Amino acid sequence: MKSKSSATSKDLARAAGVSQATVSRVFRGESSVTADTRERVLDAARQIDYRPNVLARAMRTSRLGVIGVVVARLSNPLYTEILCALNEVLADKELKVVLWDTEGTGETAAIDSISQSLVDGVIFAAVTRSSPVLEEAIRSAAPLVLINRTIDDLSCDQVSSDNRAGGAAVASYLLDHGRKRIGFISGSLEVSTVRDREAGFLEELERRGVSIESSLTRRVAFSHESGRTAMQSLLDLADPPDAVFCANDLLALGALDGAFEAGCRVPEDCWVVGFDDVEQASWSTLSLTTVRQPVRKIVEDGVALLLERLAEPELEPRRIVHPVDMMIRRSTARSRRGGQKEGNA
Amino acid sequence: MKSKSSATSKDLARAAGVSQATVSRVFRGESSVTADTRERVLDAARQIDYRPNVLARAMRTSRLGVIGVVVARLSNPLYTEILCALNEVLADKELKVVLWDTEGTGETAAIDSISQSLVDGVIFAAVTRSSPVLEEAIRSAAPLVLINRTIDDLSCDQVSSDNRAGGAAVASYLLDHGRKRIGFISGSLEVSTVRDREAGFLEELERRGVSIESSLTRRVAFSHESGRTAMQSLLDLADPPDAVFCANDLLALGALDGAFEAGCRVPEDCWVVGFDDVEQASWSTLSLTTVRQPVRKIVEDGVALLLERLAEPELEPRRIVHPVDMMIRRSTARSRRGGQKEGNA
DNA sequence: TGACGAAATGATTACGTAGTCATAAGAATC
DNA sequence: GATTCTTATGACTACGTAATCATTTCGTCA
Repeated sequence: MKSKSSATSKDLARAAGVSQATVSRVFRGESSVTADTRERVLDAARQIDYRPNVLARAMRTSRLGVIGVVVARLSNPLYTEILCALNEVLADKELKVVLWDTEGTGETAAIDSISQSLVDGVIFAAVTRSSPVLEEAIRSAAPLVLINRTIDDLSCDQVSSDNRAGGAAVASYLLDHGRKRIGFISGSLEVSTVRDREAGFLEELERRGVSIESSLTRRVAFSHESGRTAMQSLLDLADPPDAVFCANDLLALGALDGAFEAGCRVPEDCWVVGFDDVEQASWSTLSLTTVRQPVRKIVEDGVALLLERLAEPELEPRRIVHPVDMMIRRSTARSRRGGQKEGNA
Repeated sequence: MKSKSSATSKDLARAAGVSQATVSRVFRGESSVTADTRERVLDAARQIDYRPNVLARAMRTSRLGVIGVVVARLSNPLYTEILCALNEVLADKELKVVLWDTEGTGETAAIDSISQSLVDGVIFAAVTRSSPVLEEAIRSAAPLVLINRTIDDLSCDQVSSDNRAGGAAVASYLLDHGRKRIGFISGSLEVSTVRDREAGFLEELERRGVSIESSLTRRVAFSHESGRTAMQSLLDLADPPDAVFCANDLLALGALDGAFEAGCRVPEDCWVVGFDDVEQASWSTLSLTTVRQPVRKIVEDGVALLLERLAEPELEPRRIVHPVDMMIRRSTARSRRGGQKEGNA
């Protein structure tokens, strides 16, 4: 049964026999306080259960201890994993996380919240294009970091994987294993990851003298369902593909469903490759060959960059690109029922 | 190129030729302002790009426009879906969402944030037990709502599904279809949903004169991996089960993996039933029979209760229980390759 | 021993808003 | 036309902290 309204720094000052200023100094960890008085203040604080009022502090300092995160729809498990990693990374940093998605007006809401000091900074995991909102935010020195998706001509901290190399790796893997008719299920070109993966994939094919038929290409929205129907439409062709590369795992897992429903066996009749290595891809019932992104590292770097920028706003923008790894699984291996096989390439 | 520090109500007052108090009145939507002056203030506000400072407002009103959510690990897709629904429901209410998980010290952090007025209220989607923290929070009239998991002897708003009836429905479904040796993969009894599902399941079995062998029961942590290994240990038995009920879909999807790796065909050799109807359960490659919870409705009700309580703190605590639906899919149907069958029972 | 400088502390103000109280202007009553 | 009542508005203060400036204390050196 504590007091209804919590104690203020003034109360504590009275209780400890010091001034409010000193109380403030103690709780900001300023050095110019005697060990003796510091002790006295902290003792008294414990007694009357004082804790600094976060809102009042935020009004003075514009730091609320909250970090905003903008993701796409959470139905893409990649964003769940990003969020999960973010929670872990921020756990012992006394930072809270507010969440927006790009469905509504996540970007704008995030920028607004920065200018209102409702969040100390924002991590964008799913920017779509160089929007005016973002550019203005950058100009006003708002602390924000782009992870996963990037924007080339935007001058701010960005962390991503080497999507281009990943796309190229998939292309050579498929060609190395004798795939002839390669299909491609991709997403909106507004999205940088799609552009990069696609560019790397097509470049590598071209380099090796292979071109992809436009009839084997589908450009769809990011969802399990659209991956499913795109796959079915590819399999409906008179001359269907013997391998399909999907721009991410969400689409690829949908494609597995589409193949299954069409009676097409994976990998015997057609190979399927995804990108991201979300958790479900490793489930042995699905066992999807895919390109692994080091999500945890990306998030760690993103947070680190953001915190550095909060401490030092004038830093030069930095870019970090992480290498990726192919995870070979059953969706591209010679059939071996119930078997399990994983490895890097 | 806006001004670096945004305009204050005082600036606006000067610009509009009124007092700061009047500006405040306009932006709080108070009625005692002439249409004329209101117009003048709003016009001037548009000109100098004034917007109320949320932090300063929060310091006076203790309302920051933020709602906290406590979930379990996001690796359980149910919580992803809850979060997703929550985002949609709150989208046009000008409310932000901060996120905690129960891994760290989510509960405590959430309560702290309430007492600091950092959040207006909290929705607990994954309370574990009647913790002292919660009880004290309730006593101090903190606005909070329990959804999904509940606590019987805690006097606060709670929204859940009829987990007991769901468990019973699974039991009679399995018995009705001639299952003889029924296995059971369950979770911690600290969790109300587990307790209720288990109680309903066992009661119905008992009512029909069937008892479950303790050798066919596993109590494990909530993860795909533990579902997988639990399933394998059941299938390793000399006399393995012909059906396994899992306390949630996360475990059940893991069990599918375990069966697959053990060379056990589902449903030919063994049926598998889950609970929650997460999105993956409906993927045709997995096609898991399960009990559907009306997640969207639960979230809607939870938000509604919370908002009502914010407006009217002295309301009597209310409880809402939603009915559930069985979704019959391939994991319990007579084999029919590539087929699809869904329906209610 | 007196003066000087560094370190520690106190007094005071600012942050931007909401809400209280006082006052001015207008309408209504007689 | 004077009085009362209502409505609209302004002046002022509180919220709890951070930060600036002023003051005290104490050790040190000449």
